[in-house]
Amino acid sequence: MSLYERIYLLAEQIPPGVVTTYGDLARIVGGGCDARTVGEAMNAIPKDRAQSVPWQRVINAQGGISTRGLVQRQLLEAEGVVFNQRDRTDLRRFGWAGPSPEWCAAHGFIPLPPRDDASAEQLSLF
DNA sequence: CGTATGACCATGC
DNA sequence: GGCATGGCCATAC
Repeated sequence: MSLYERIYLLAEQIPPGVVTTYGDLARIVGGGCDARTVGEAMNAIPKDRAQSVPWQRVINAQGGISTRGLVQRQLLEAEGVVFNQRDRTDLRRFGWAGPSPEWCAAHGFIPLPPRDDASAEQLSLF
């Protein structure tokens, strides 16, 4: 299984109405995978996976959209994700906690460390 | 194999 | 908060 396929398998676990970041997916994949690589993978989703990979739920660490145009934002808003006046979403509210530890263990992924209140407090976007 | 490229990110003004 | 840098790493040529 190629690296990109692992990234797609992981991205398919993101439920509707939440978002995650390139960097978080990279950390869950592990093995030196980094945020740019996840971005590359999202840019290269094969046709047969286009319907199963929720690429729109992957955004940057600032809570913003990295793609051009309005498509991604509109898809997210249709799922209930709210953006503020500076085109950012609150990752504390809409950020995905990652797959369950059981799922990670079953597929060889690394669970995302829980975000503590201290690190989550720095952004009061709303 | 070296080089360039990019849906990125942490850091330091 | 914005902006510039350097680092990161898989692909494509």
